[in-house]
Amino acid sequence: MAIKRTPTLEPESQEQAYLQIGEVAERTGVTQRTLRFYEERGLLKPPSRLDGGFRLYSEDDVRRVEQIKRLQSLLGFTLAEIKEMVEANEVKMQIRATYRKDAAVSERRAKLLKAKQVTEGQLAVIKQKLGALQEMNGHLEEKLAQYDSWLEGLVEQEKAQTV
Amino acid sequence: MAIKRTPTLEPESQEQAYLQIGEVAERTGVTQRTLRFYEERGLLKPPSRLDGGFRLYSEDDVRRVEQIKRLQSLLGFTLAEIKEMVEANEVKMQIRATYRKDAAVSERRAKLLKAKQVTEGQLAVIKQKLGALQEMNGHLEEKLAQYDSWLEGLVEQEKAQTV
DNA sequence: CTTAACCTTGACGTACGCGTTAACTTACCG
DNA sequence: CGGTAAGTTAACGCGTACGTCAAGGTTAAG
Repeated sequence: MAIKRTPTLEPESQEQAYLQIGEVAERTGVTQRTLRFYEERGLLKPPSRLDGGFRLYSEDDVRRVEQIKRLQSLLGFTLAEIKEMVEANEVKMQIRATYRKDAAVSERRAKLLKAKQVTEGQLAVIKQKLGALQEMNGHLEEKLAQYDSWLEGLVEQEKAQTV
Repeated sequence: MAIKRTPTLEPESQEQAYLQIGEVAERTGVTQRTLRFYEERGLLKPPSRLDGGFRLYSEDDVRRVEQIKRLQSLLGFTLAEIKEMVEANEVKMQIRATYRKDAAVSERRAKLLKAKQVTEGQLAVIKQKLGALQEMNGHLEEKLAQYDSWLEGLVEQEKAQTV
């Protein structure tokens, strides 16, 4: 009986620890199906593959998956919206990589401007949600205070009854 | 040709302006289908009806629908979660109404405790989301600053090129 | 009484975000 | 070399949150 297959490859050179889909699924808490689905939808770039076809993910990919989960479950963004966001992030990376390359300056400026606009849009959405959440927070805390005072009142009544 | 039917009923006594489903849909921005769907799922209490069967909504119902929309689109809650919330709210109203009634004190306390627990759960969720949002807000503002500084850098390069 | 605007209850359709087999290949251990 | 754990694609299924007819009843105006 095979004990367990080695999840990390590259025995001696530890430049990058590549992970297979099962490991990524376990570490991120999503299923393998979800990872393949995200790839289909363009949320994850097609990962490198082992000769046999097995997917090999990087730590960056893991971080990306975690970000996707946060955006989705905590903030309620759709996968389409999240895709736009990660694409904007890609642009940023691209720019950072080719920043010193002597390409057309106007083109790089255009890309930067677009990335900036996308970010501004995201920021606007975030700020809106923040406002709504803070308002709700206030309301709920008021409610809690109400409940507590009512509960105290009931305790008083109970005392009066038993006496 | 009929011009338009009167949307509000009760010609002289203006105690409450009841609205038909079309009016509510228009004012809240949701479809009639959605309103009936919310009723089916228990998010809206079955409204009163006209003799013919037409639904008659109150202003309170309108406010509820708007709250549902906020919770859903801004915060990403599911209808099931929202249902719990509005039910907790119902309990609150109920308690407020029967507060002075000499019913079983222990029963009222149990209800209050349950409502309080639900509210605490909601608060926890809200605070988690608030934290995540604030973090994202910070990151995005950093990004924007980055973009701006990069753009300035590009302007410098452009000057150097043209000179 | 007619008619247009408005409403009713089904009932089927749809987009999203995956879950769940099925049928097969690949990788490692002994 | 064989067995088994892990991976692959393909395809159908499912719950949520409605959209979209279809077929008809109700209401108010003329």
